[in-house]
Amino acid sequence: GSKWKMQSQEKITAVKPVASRPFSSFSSFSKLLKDFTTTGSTPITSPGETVIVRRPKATRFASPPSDLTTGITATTLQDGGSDTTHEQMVVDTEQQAVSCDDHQTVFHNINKPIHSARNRLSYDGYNWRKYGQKQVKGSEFPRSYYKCTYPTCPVKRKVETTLDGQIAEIVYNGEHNHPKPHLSKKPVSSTGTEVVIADLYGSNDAGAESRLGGC
DNA sequence: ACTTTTTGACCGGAA
DNA sequence: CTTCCGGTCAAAAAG
Repeated sequence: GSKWKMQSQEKITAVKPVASRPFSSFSSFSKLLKDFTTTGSTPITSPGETVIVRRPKATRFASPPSDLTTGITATTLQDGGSDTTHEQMVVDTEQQAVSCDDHQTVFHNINKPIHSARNRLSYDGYNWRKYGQKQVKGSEFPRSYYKCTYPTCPVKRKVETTLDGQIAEIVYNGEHNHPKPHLSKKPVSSTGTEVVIADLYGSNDAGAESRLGGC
């Protein structure tokens, strides 16, 4: 794990309870179930200590192995579509970038590249790490939160995707202070001669977002 | 052994 | 004050 908590000053959370779970030895749910049937013993033993667990951290049960994989959940889609008359706000098919003054860039209806990288969602040259997912009231689609994995890079982005994987909306926040990482695995290395590329990008500082008269 | 994803709890601002 | 809600944290799981 990394320590991305730099932006937020250490607060006072000197002690995050984060108590380890008493029974953290089972590897999977199925195994536990099997073990339970065979042995039937009760490994759960209360230590008796007065450890207050504020974050119980619900156990992540393994999802159903092979269930509704091809069923596609059927009824989840809206049936009548009569209620919730909020306008669909369908802009043109082309992607629209709306940049506002606050280092935010919003993309609507991004077309997913045909040859998807599969590894990272909507690959744009940077590496992103997902750190959250919520469901906002406005839309029924879940919103995912990503952060740039480059050290000290404050850029984050929010992505809303439909059930089909189509990207409904992307919101970038901040700007990268580092060049795009190279896609290749090991081009680096060579003896001596260190090539510093950062200078080329560091000189702009105020040139990246000065124009964009819109908004 | 490592990095990334998953996911409920936690936080803070707004109502 | 409480409640609501969007954003973030971090343990566990997954790759």
